[in-house]
Amino acid sequence: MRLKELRKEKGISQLKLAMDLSMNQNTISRYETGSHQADYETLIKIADYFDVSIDYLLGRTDNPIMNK
Amino acid sequence: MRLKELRKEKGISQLKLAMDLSMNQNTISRYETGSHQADYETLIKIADYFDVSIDYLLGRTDNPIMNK
DNA sequence: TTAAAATATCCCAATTTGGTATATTTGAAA
DNA sequence: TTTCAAATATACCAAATTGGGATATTTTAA
Repeated sequence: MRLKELRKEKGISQLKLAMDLSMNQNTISRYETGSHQADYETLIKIADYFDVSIDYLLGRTDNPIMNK
Repeated sequence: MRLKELRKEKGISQLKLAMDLSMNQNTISRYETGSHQADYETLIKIADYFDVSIDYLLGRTDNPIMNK
């Protein structure tokens, strides 16, 4: 997850992000450290929040040709 | 997950897909019915297999403007 | 119809998750 | 450079989720 990177770009704390997404700060931390994985719903919430694709969020950038 | 749809388009069974991805047929079934969620690694394996974005796979198509 | 193929579900142990609380780290002001 | 508050990470743990084997159910083609 490129979460930490995105969050830093936006210049916000884990706590602010957590509040904006109605989650806990430690949950954000866990996603950033990679110890836990967000479920799909949360994944989409995060992607929406940062206006990025889930592929980008998950670090799947090396895919030049994609059907859909 | 648009898994069932993609699989049907390709005209293969759950069992074949499962074998190709080194998984169990019932696991595929569960993803298709939505009772279980694939972890990120599996998600990427599936997207790679069908050559689609994860956003598409997860049904996130209504996103006209995306940064990344 | 019936038999095989395909798909879904039951049971259940193991893994994963997220909350609370707390520890650790970071950074900025004094 | 210390100090203190903000920021981040983690330990503990109960609850939820996961996936495997086995089996039930549904679909399909002959």
